Amino acid sequence: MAKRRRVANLLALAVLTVAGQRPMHPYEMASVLRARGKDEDMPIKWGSLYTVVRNLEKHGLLEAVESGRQGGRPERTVYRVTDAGREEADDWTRELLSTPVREPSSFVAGLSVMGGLGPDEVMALLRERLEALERRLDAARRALEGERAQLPRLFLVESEYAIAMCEAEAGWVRGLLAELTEGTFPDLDGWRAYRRTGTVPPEVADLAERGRPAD
Amino acid sequence: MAKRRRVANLLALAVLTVAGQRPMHPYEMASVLRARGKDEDMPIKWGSLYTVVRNLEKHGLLEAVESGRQGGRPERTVYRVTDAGREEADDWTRELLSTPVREPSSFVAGLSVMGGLGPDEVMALLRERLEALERRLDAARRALEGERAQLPRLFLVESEYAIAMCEAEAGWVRGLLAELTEGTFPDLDGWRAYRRTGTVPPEVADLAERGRPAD
DNA sequence: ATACGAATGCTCGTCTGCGAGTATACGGGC
DNA sequence: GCCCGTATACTCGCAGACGAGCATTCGTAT
Repeated sequence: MAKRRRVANLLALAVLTVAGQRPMHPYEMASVLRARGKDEDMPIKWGSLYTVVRNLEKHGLLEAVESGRQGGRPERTVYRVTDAGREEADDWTRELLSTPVREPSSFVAGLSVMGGLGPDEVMALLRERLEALERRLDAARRALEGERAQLPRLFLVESEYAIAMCEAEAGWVRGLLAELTEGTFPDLDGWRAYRRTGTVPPEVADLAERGRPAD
Repeated sequence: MAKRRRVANLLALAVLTVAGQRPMHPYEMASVLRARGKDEDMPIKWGSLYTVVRNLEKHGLLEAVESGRQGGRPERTVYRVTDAGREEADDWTRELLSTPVREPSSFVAGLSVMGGLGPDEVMALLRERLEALERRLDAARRALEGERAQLPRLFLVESEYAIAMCEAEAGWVRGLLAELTEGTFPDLDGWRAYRRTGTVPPEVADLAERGRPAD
C-alpha cells in the first residue's frame, strides 16, 4: 500500500498479462488484447501503448528480447516479462480484486447536478437512458449465450458481472422513474420553482454542512 | 454529439454548477463543493481547479467579474457563469443522464485478469472485498438516514443510487463466492493446473476470436 | 501486371492533469 | 505580545495520455 504503482495505466496490467503467456512485440499485444475483448474490460487507449511499454521496460518489468526485422516491415522489438513484472501483475490483480474503490460513474455526476434541470426534463432523459440500457442488456445477454458454448466459464465472468450491474442500474432507474411519474417523489413543485427562479430555500442553503462519514 | 466538450474535466461541470448560484472565486467554489460532498460524486482533483477555471474562462463559459484583494490576502478573482456556460452545463447534464457509457471499473479489470491467480487465492480476495463492501454499505446507509432528516430528497438521490449499486455488487460477489466454495464453478482443477503450468489448453487459445457485438 | 484500399506498425506533439510546494493571515493559548 | 497551528489561496513543473498522422506492405480485383 506504500508506493503507488510505477506504471499506473491499466493498459500496463493488460500488457503484463498478455506478454506473460509468451514474448511479444507491442503490436501483437494490441492484437491479442483486442481479439480477446480486453479493451472492453479496461479503459484502453491504443495511443498509449508504446509509451506504456517503454515505461514498463524502464522500470524493469518488461525486457527486450530480440529486435530485428522480418520481411520489409519496420523493426520490431519483442518483449518478455521479467520476474519483477510477473510479481507486479499478480500484486496488482490482488489489489483490484480485494479492494473496492470509489469510482463515481458519470451517471452519479449527472444525478448530482440534475437539480439544475426540471423534473419533467429529467423524466424524459431517464426514460431515454432506460431504453438504451435495455438495448445494451439485450445485446450483452445474447452475446454471452453465444460465447458460453465456446469458452470456459472463467473467461466469461467479467461479462456476467457487467450484465448484473447493468440490470441493477436499469432496475434502479425504473424505480426512480416510477416515483417521478406517479408524483410520489417529494416536492416536485418546489423543484420546478427552483428551476425557474434559481432560488434555493434558505434552510436548504445550509446543506453546506452535510456530514460525511469517514471511509 | 459532434464536437467533444471544450473542457472535458468533470470538475468543470461542478464549477459551472456551483458558480451558477452566485459569482465566486475559485477557492470558494472548492469550499462549497467540498462542503456539499460533490467531491464524492465526481473524480475531483483540487490540483486541477485553477487550470480548469482558466480553461473555462478561455472558452467563454466563465468570466471574471471583479479582481481585488481584501485584507492582506492574495489577490482573488471572482468569476461569473456566462450564458454559454449555463447552456454548456445543462447540455452536459442532459448527456450524463440520458446516455449510459461503458466505464469499466477496476473490479472488472481485476476479474478479467484473475485467471493468473489460482482459484483459492481468488476466493480469499473476494471474501476480503465482500467484507469491505459490507462495511462501506453499512456506513453509507447510516449516513443516508442521518441526512434524510436534514435535506430534501433531491439531494440524496446520488447516495441512494450509490448504495443500490454497492448492494448489487455485494450480491454478485456473494454469488460467485458461493459457486467457488461449493465447487459448482466449472473446472476448478483446470484453473489450478493453468496457474501452476501457465499452459492453456490449445482449443482455449483460440479464444482469440471471441466475437463481439456492435454497440 | 498494376493500381488501390486495407491492414500493419509505429512516432510525434500537444495538451492537461495533478501532486507537491509556497506564502500569507488569522486565531487562540500561554 | 509572541508563537504556532491551521486555514486560505494559489503556483509550478513534470509526466503522461492519446489523437492524429505517416510510412510500408499485402491482398485482390481488374
